[in-house]
Amino acid sequence: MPVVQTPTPQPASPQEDADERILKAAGRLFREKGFAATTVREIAAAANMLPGSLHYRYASKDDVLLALMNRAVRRAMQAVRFAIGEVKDPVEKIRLGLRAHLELLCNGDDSLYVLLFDWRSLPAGAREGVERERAKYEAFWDGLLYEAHGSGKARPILDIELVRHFGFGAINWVATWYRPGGDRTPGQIADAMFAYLAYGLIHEPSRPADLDTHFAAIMAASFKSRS
Amino acid sequence: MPVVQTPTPQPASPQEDADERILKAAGRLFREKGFAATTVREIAAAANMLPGSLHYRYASKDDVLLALMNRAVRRAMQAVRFAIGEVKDPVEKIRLGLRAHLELLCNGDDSLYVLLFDWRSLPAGAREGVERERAKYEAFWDGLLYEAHGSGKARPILDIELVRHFGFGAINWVATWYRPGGDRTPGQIADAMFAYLAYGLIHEPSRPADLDTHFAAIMAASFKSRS
DNA sequence: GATTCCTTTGGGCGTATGGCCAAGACCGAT
DNA sequence: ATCGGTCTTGGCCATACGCCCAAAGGAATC
Repeated sequence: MPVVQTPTPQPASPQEDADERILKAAGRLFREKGFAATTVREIAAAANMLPGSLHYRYASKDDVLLALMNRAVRRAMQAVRFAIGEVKDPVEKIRLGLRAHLELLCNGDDSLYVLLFDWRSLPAGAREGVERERAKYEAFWDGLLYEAHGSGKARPILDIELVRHFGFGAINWVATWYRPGGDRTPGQIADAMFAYLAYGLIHEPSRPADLDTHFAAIMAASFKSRS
Repeated sequence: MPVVQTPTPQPASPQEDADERILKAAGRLFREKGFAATTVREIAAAANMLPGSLHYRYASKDDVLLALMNRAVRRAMQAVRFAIGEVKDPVEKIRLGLRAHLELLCNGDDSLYVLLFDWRSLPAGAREGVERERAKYEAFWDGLLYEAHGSGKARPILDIELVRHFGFGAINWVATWYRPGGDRTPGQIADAMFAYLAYGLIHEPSRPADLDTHFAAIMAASFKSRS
């Protein structure tokens, strides 16, 4: 089972380095304490600069949040696309996509968490733009689900939007209880969730006894090789 | 299919009325804008009193949040217990419990939402007490799942804690996309989620063809009679 | 009608916040 | 060496926040 990795960590120019430090610090603080409870002075200090320097790059605290959220959507889309790669099996695509999404959420930077859990802090004016990008990501997932559904392996009765909502819910919620030192890696958690949900969705009338075999195989493989 | 309702709306004494107004207003505002972005002046105004009066009942803003969260756990536990009532079938218990939880989250007061999504705002000192009560609620659910698992209808390989996490995730996440005027009621959504997840969990080797029948029956019944 | 206790009032205090800016440092290009 | 633009500095300002309180109000009891 291949390890999912993030694509192309690009080198940092000096100014991108400062921007990067700001977003990284802001992401960590927003995730820990929430947007409103974090001060620009804290962000600046964590990014090793003075408040004025931060203001030079981002005119307002809202702009930092906006940039962070836009980056989150971009990275999520990138990570999932990269993880799927050239895989053809539509069901396997979903499993790999889930892993990538969850690994980004748990081990990647904090922007995705902030996007998901600090949504209310985004000022009404800026919401529209992020919403549009986020909708693209969701549409991308709907495409994966639609493809899997069309492959004939899924239940005939399927509300794809509802399935996506449930799937996102289960997987995003992991961020609220996952602790890095635990005995399950994000990859294992994602596989387990896939197995639980999939074998409620997948319909194989011709070989009913195999259901448990498939299920057990995914679980066993995932829990044997850590990652 | 019986409509799930909230138990015993108790009458209000004059002072309880003031407390109630505060918590109700605070719940709405915390849910809309988050704890940190809400001012005590706003809460007081929404509760039709002056800031000083609010301070008389709750010494600090944190205390309001604490009271709100404790109430949320209490109400959730109460609602689920009441919904289950005297039902014996362990699987049906779970379906009814899910409905009750989701209806409280979507149609009830906002305290449950705040408990779930403003967790970070709770000051470290107060966290322990709420955590303990919340753990009881989770343990209660684990009991339901354990019972259902022990009934022999579930897959032999089952990590109950993981299943609870996934279930809570899917159901709690509904609060982020549900809109009251939509074409699905919370009850329907809960039933759909139950059906999707259950028929990945339930193992009935003796009658594989019935799987879809059961699944379709739940979905059809839920979507026919609104609520 | 007087006393007591609970509740509300309206305002005020100290503080920390988000945003801003004039002056200077840095650095590659000329 | 000098210039021009980019970036940083350290401090400032108006605001709005959480919290507090002395005094007044109101209701029930004796």
